[in-house]
Amino acid sequence: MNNPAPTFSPLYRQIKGLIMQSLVSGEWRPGEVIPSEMELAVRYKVSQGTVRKAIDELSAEKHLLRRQGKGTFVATHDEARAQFRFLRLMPDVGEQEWPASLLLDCKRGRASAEVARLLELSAGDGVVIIRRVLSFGDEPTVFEQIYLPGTTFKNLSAEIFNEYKGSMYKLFETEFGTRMIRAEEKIRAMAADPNAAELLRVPMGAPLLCVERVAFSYGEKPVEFRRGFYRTDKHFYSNSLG
Amino acid sequence: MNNPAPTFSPLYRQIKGLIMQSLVSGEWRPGEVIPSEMELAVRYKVSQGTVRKAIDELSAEKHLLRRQGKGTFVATHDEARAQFRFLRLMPDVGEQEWPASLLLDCKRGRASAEVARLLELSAGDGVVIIRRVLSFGDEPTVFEQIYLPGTTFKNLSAEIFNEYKGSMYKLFETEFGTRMIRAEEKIRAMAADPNAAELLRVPMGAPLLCVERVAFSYGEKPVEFRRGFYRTDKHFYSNSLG
DNA sequence: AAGTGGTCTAGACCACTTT
DNA sequence: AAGTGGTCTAGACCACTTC
Repeated sequence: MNNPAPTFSPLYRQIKGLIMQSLVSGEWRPGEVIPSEMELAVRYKVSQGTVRKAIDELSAEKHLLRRQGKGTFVATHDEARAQFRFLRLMPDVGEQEWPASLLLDCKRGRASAEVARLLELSAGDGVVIIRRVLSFGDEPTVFEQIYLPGTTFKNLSAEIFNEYKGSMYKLFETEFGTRMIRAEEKIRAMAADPNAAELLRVPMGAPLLCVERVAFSYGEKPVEFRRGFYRTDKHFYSNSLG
Repeated sequence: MNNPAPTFSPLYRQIKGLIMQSLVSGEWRPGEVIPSEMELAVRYKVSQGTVRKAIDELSAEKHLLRRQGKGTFVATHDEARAQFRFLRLMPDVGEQEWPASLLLDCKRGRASAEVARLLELSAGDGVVIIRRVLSFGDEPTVFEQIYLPGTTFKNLSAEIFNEYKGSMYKLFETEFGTRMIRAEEKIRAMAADPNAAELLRVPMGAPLLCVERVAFSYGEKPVEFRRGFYRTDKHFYSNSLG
């Protein structure tokens, strides 16, 4: 019950680690129910309250989702609230909406020094490069270039991409078993280059928001780098400081 | 002990509310210790575990700060980690540093329709308008204009401002009893106007980050609106999506 | 009715800080 | 040694969902 921890940390954190392992290993997959608190208490030989505290933290970190009376579920990018967790662009007027995506191309290439560093690869390793434009209504608003590790996304192709309906991270989750957990963004103001200007239908040199994002999966593993250029004449990037 | 709630919410949330009240009323001021869990349990006639859960939430929301062996303290803008909670500008290379502030002016005026709406005032109500430039080393990097409700910040003057060393929100907290809790930001890319261009030493039309912030105190009360223009040639706005 | 998570209690012991 | 928060347990009952 109260055996001295191998790593010196409270029991509920060790349980949290064990549950996390089962998430990473895929024993319980996104959207599925995990065993009840009582079952887990028996399995790990601790009290229900200790399992509870472990699940409390995992649920606060959005790895799990509790539903009273039904059970505890593995988080998914399905849920409505997850949809907009990684899309922070809001219209100046009106409700937030999901943009239409126009795929420009999806090809294989080699990682530049910068991309290799950000994705923790070696320079020259294979990567998938996606370029697309996101539009709200008729307005092209975001142009972005996405870099993915070639090994993880072996079979990704323009076809898969175009056939899939739903968010990109949902596709990564269901088709490639890679779940995005969190992301870091660097935001700058930049002048539109000829390419971005044409795609976004703005004059060359027009100010655009440049958003660079590195997304991480379990264990702080970087699995995506994207650089996007946002028009901000009818939208803004929304952020909460808490 | 288990009396049916007047408002239907769990006991620990009611306790949380009572503690919150004492924070807002100033019974316990920023930086001070609050009574121990046992004392609060007696005071509210509940078990220590219930008080604990209330404090857990308040501590997660950064209203309180627990220190094992010492007690539970009211959060302050003092702590090092609080310093950078509202300043998201990071240098491209090197460590994050605190900028020097140059006050341009600090005068009284009337709220425009926009400012009145954001601060929940009536158009024409008195406001304090502060303009300043923040610099890293020799580089002017941020130009911002800050609007504060005149009634709350009655005696704020350029003198007070210049004499105070420390963060602006710390000044608001200690001198005006107004503690910032959270803020909402809208971020856009904009071309520098002549005024900003001169102050930030960039060409007119250069792309700048425009950051509009409304900051809230207890009870979702808006107490500050600021519009800042950031140079992002040597810095970037850092954000975590979680 | 049975099973799930949610709340509440009471008591024990641990770890850290101060006296 | 005494006081604080931190962990763990065991048991009771509530609220929601499903059968």
